Amino acid sequence: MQAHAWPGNIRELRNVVERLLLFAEGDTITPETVHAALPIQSGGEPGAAFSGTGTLAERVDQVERQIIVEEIKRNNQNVTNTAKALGLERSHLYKKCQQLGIDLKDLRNSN
Amino acid sequence: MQAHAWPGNIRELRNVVERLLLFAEGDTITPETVHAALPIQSGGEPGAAFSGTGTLAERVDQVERQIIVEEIKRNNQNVTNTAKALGLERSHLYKKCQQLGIDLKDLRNSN
DNA sequence: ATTTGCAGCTATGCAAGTGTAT
DNA sequence: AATACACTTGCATAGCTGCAA
Repeated sequence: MQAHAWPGNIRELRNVVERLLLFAEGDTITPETVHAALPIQSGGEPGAAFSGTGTLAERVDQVERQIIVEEIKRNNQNVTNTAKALGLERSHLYKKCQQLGIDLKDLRNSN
Repeated sequence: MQAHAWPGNIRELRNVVERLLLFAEGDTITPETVHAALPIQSGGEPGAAFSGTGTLAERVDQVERQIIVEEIKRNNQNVTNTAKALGLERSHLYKKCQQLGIDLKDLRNSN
């Protein structure tokens, strides 16, 4: 699982682990079991429509992700200004990016 | 302030209190000061699009509010099922409604 | 000189879970 | 069976500081 690029946050990780327990039929968890429990690994930007599915936390996280990415772009990848614009601590913005799977380097390269 | 129907949550309350300190010119805070620091007291549902303004927390709260209200309606005001659909504890859904200013009675009357 | 990326700390807000009266 | 809420507890979160690059 550590080899898997983790796109989500703690709550989604918890969901995966819980699914892991359901998928696991014996008392051993193989890499295949892990793979089966992982979410759509399509990755990429989920676009705008965050339909009516998933838990509240998942949906809210999606929106939060979009807002942050949008604001980072609006601020020309300047994290310091983005944090001010969003009204949170810079250090905390970094943590949120990690939790939500926002890669600042990717954002710079893709622009 | 206790007389004012509080539409927001703790973070927004904090914002108001901070504005309170800015508005207050002397060392006393009058009811008028409070009134000046309160946000748009138009109340009612803020509608959908209020995109790029406010802190991250405020924007996320708005979205969360909409998702919850939407889901409550989809579940015919059944709180128990709504909580299941959103993947959280029923008791917690009640708390979120209070925090976000969602009035379950209003939702029943307006449908 | 400013921004970056992150580590470490503390306080408290949040979510789960339980209980209870209606 | 659903509602509305009070209460407790563990954990995650947000703010803050510091620091090396």
